Amino acid sequence: MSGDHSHSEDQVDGGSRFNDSHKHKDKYKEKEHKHKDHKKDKERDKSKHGNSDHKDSSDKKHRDKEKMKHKDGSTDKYKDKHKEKRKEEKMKSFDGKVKKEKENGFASPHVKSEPEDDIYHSPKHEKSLKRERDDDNDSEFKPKKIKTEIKTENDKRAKKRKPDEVRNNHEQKEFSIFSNILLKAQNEGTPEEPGRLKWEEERYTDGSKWKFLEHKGPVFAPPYEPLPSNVKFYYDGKHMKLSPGAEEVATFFAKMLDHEYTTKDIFRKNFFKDWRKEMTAEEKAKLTDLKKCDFSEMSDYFKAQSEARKAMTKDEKLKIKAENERLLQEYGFCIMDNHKERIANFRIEPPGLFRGRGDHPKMGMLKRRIRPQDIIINCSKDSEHPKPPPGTKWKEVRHDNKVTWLVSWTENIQGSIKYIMLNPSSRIKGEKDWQKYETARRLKKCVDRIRNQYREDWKSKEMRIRQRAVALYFIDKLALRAGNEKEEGETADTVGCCSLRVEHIKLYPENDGQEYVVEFDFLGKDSIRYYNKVPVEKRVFKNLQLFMENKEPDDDLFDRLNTSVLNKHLQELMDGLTAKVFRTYNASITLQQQLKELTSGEDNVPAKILSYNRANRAVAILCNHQRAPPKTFEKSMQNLQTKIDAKRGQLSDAKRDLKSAKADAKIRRDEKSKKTVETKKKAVQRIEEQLMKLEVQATDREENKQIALGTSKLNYLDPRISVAWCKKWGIPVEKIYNKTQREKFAWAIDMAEDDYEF
DNA sequence: GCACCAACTTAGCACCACTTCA
DNA sequence: TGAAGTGGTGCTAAGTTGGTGC
Repeated sequence: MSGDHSHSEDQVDGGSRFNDSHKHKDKYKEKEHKHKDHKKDKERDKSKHGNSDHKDSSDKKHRDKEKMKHKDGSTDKYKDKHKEKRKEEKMKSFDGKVKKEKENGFASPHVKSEPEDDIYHSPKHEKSLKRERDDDNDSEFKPKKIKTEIKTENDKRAKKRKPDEVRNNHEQKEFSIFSNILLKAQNEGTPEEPGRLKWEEERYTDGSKWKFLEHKGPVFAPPYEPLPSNVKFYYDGKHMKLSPGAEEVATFFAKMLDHEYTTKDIFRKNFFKDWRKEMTAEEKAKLTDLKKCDFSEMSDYFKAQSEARKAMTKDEKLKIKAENERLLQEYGFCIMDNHKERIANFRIEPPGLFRGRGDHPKMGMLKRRIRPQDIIINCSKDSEHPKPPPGTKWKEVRHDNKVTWLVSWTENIQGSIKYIMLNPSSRIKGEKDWQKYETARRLKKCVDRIRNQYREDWKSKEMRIRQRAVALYFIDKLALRAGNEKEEGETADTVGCCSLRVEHIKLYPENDGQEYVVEFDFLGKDSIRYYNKVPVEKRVFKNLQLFMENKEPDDDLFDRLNTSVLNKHLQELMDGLTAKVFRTYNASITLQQQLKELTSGEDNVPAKILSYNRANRAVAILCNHQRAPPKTFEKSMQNLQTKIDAKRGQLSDAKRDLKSAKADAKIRRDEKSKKTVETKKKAVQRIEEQLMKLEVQATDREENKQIALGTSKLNYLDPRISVAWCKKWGIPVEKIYNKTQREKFAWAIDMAEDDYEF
């Protein structure tokens, strides 16, 4: 494949790829189970494929294969542990209860038992901030090492991160230009504090991200407001007054009552388990069955509140807006290296029920309230430190300038760290973004060499090298994600390239008139289904057959490969190269090619924008960026069609009028009738333009039904390509990027000329 | 070599404010 | 003017990457 390889050509089923993706998530699940249930059938299939493929393989090849299998040491070097785990799961599945869970599409969740007397007191105003429960006791995740000596830990952290890559002169110079542009853009947008405006154009070479950082800390979720006494909860048909703690958690469930989540067994089970932890002993004894709980009055109350909010007077709404603006001004900005920067998420996530995506084993668990004593503040020593709410303390205040975050805390569901960071429009984020695209541009220069290399590696004597080469081919050709290994039972069962299992692909020596077709069917990030049928090169096909030999459906396809091995290899091929860079590179290069192909100079502005959206769409399809069709989709399409029909009627009327005006003018031959003809002509033109706009809108909307353009636009497409395209064709950049996007890509808007090449 | 973890990017969904239209 | 529709935005889950320590 060369730089201009076309993905769309390779996608046999490209056109209909997304039509059924969402509604078929469940079907997919069913299918997965069928795979397991019909293992024997699959085995037969496999041997069938195997037979046909072995027709042309000699005994020598078989001997080579055997040799290859053992050359790199013992088998299943990398993935033994995970494989074993899956096997264990399989064994467990014979146990009735677990088996039932699996049938429901959930892997056996890893649930740790908790002390029953661990009661969570729901907070009430200031008092609420003092909880009896110890953090470390209520978490579901494994306890992490407790850091005691701040200074030592800071030193360690500083050591941990390598200084940013040293640039060559050209890059340093370009970076300087970049900084100036970003400064200019930011200074136009935000007024600087007098005396604070002091920009350093040079980047820190010691790995520091900043020298000065000052902020006001986070905004906490508002305290829980107990329900009014007329809003009642019923158990088994009888009214029951809940304790504040139990009531708060109950409201989380009530607020989600209309959502599909609350119908899912695992969600209900997790919720009920965590809810019970918040109950008093008396409540715990009484409330034993979620099915008997009636949250409907609570649910109605919240719906009424929501309606009331909508029905507020203009003044009331303005008041709220002003208060939000005040909070934004106070907490939404920081000073980083004496420059005022917007903070992305200055509000702490409120408590609620965890909404994992796909078949997440932890969905429904209680996300606990974050308090000041959970919060780590990061700022510079010489700054004015943020103050915790009265009567509280921060967990820690640290001064680590090797990181970019301002605030962090550990969440209780997965035990992962959450951060408050800067807005994408900030210098620090913009610079990182720019670097990302520069790395992708460097890949462009050496991608042919890398492709030749992995093609050579398909013939390697070593299994691990062949696997690496085939995986890389998929990452490059199909823009698959790297695919880290995941802990089973902790998250939804999703995969990427390196973690693909045998059950995720099917091989067809011949399919729909094409040779060597691979069918992919798996759940990727966010449990979005990836379905694609792709013809591949013969060697890839043969290798896949080899990788699948003697394996169970739930065995790893690439058992000698993981992301770490792959990225190490990529690093050797190009400095800074990782699997992710291929996605950025292929997305950006595809946009550039598609724009060249689709844009016609003769088109008017709406037609050109349609071309842009189509190019954007090609990338979104490549990256498998899907969305659920909007709930109002069918209706809004219908409305649009009605408008189009009406406009068509209007057009034929106008044309008829024009015709008769022309005939009239022919007879009369006076100035007045000539003018009438001109007016009618203009009317026809105007209506034609309006009709065209509507038709373009309808096409665009229809094509976008299940495809999300925003993700690729924001994360994968070098904005300079879009800016250059706008400049070249005289399209206002506002037509392509909204305000937020223009702020994020301010650097590109100023930097790119109409001749920019990715 | 591997598990673990921190730090960051990428991702889709839900809601709300703004716009459009009858 | 109010209802309907939609794009923008915030939210937060879910990835990737790379360093550390055993």
